[in-house]
Amino acid sequence: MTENMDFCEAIKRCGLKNTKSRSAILAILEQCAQPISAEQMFFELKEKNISANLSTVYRTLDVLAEKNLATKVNIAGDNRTLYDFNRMVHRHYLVCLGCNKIIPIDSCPLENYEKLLAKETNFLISGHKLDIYGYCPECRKHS
Amino acid sequence: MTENMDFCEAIKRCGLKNTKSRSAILAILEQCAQPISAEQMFFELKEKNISANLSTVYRTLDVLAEKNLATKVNIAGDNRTLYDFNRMVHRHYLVCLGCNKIIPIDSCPLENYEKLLAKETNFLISGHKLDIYGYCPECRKHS
DNA sequence: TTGCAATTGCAAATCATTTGCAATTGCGAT
DNA sequence: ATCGCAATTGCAAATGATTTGCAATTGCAA
Repeated sequence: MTENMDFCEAIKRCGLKNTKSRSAILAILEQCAQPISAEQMFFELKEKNISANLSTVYRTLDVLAEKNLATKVNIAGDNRTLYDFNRMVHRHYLVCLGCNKIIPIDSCPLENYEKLLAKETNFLISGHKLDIYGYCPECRKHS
Repeated sequence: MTENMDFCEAIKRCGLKNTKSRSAILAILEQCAQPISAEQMFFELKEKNISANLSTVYRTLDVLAEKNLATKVNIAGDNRTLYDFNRMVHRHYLVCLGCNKIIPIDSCPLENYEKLLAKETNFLISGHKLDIYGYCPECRKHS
């Protein structure tokens, strides 16, 4: 509870009530090295003895995403939705096809391209989604 | 049947048996301006009086994707899988958030970036997925 | 034409996610 | 502090997309 103080603040600031599971979920998200699924979150909570119903976990992750405290991530070949703490940086993911590790990438190579495409197509571009797939150094060794 | 001759060929060439629904599905895919879902395909077939069971449609689209005659497409905010005829070009999609139109883009701005990223991360990069979101000219007018 | 593996249809199962509803809880106003 | 009420939760059941088991059918090589 004490270490979740800033998360309570963030939660309240966007008009949500602060509950034990909400601030815990946000704290867990923040500490995760990579995006996690609702079910993984459910087990993380259980381990911390702050367990919440799976529906609640879904509802919480959804509302956090809606309020831009979290982001939804969809990886090809995985039909689940993953959730990531929103660090307010435009972010892409490098996904290892061997061990399924997901590495966030902060740099984005597409800023100029978006402008070009907007001019070409007359679309109002609001964003893009880029994921890069491959094999990480460790997985390359084992094959 | 006659116009599907090339599709029969393509199907057999990859070790699959040619069936009425398979070549019809491949022909429909080829004629579609944009990726479609299994269910949409199911209705397309019904209209052509070549109806196949929905399971068969799923199985067929999957096997076509596996043999690289089709590609799977996942668009953010749509939990379904869409399927696109594989024109053997590296392709991205421009998605209109207003009318959900999906426009394929053949040019790719990422070739150099992939090489750079490979060097930086020591990943073996096998590909990427890029979709761009925005509002098309028509939808811009109405808002 | 025959034989058999590949394909299909059907119904039931599965998996992730959502929803209705009654019980509980956070928190602003008293 | 506590009251009141809307927001949140738990639970069980519904949903929607997709998959699967199995028996019947079909394509195609021999």
